[in-house]
Amino acid sequence: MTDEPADLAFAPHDHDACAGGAMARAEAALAGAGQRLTPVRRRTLQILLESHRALGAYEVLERLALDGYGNQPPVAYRALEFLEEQGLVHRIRRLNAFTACMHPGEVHASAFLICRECHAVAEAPAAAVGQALEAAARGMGFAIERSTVEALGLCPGCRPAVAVA
Amino acid sequence: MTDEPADLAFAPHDHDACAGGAMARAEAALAGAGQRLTPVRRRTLQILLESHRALGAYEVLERLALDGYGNQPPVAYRALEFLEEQGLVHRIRRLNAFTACMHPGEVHASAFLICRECHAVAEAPAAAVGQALEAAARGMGFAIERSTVEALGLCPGCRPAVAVA
DNA sequence: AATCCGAATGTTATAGTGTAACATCGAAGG
DNA sequence: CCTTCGATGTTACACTATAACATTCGGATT
Repeated sequence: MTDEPADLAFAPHDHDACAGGAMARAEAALAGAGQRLTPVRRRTLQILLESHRALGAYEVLERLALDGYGNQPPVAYRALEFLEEQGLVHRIRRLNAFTACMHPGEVHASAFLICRECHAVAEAPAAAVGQALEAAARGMGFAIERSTVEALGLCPGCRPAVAVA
Repeated sequence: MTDEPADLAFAPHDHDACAGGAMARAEAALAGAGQRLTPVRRRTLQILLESHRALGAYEVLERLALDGYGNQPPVAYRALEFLEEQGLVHRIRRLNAFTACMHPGEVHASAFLICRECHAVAEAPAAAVGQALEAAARGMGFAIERSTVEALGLCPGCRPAVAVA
C-alpha cells in the first residue's frame, strides 16, 4: 500500500515516473500471478499509461498496428481483456473505453471520475462507496460479484474554465 | 414519496399493480414537465414495465414493430432517449440495455443490482452510495453531474439455486 | 536435436450497438 | 387555410465487439 495522494490524474505531475511506477507494479503483479506480459500486452499497457484518459479498443488497435502488430480488432480486444482480468486495466463502460489501472496489485473498489471537458479519467479511492453499495445489496439479499461506479462531470482544471465561458 | 419496501424486483408480487403504478406515476411526471407521452413512447415504457429486466434497444424495437411502429433503430432509440431524459427509464451500461424506472418523479440516485443468472434488474435505494461518491469526488475537486452505479451478482432467488448446483 | 503441446497471435468474417441526415406526417396556433 | 414545429419514418452508415479458424512461438519431453 502506497501513501501517495489519492490520485493525481487531474493535477500536473511527473508522468514518466507515474507511468513507470504503474508499469513496474504491473510487472510485479503479473510475475506473482504466473502470467506472461507479452510484447502486445506490454505495448497495450504502455499506450494506456501514456495519458490519464480512456482509449477505445480501436484507438489502441491503431497504435498497435503502427508498431507492427496485427491490426484486426481481436488483437486489441484480447490484450485489453487479459489486462483487465489481471486488474491492470479498467473498462469505462460509459465511454466504451479502457484506462490503465494506477495502482495494480492493491485490492481496490474503484470509482472513476470522468471529465466531460478534457476527458481525463481519475480512479478515486472508493472504499466507502463500495461499502455503502454492499450494504444496500445485502439489505435486499443480493450478493455482489463485480461492480461499476462511474461519475461524469468536471475535473478541477476544467471547472473554472467552463464556469467562465 | 412512497413507503413501499425498497424494491421488489427480486420477490414475487402483484406485477400488474406494480407496472400500472409506475405507468401512472410516469404520466403524472410527464404532465408536470409539460412533455408528451406519445403512443410510441407509451408503448416503449409499457414494454419495459412488463418485466424487471433490461431490454436491448433492438429487442424493444422488435416489439414496437410488432405493434405497427417503424422498425428502424432510431424509432426505439429516440423513445428510449426521451424516456431516459425524463427519468422514466434507466440505461444499464453493463448490459447495453434499458430498464423502466420503478419510482419516477422522486429524486433518486439509484444503484442497479443485476442478477447474472435470471437477469432481473433491481433499482436499489442508494442515497448512501451517492453521498459516499460525492464525498470522494469533492475530495479531489471533481464536480459530479451524472453517475452510474451498477453491480453484477446473484439475486436472493438465484443464490441458493447456484450454490446447490 | 526432434517432437509435441498449449498458449498467444494473426486473420477472416460477421454480429451487435448506436447515430447522422433527411423525408414525411400531424396537431396547435395564427 | 396554412404555417410551424415537434414527432415519426426511413436510409444509410459508423462504431463496438466476438466467433471461428489458421499460424506461430516457446517450453517441456524424449
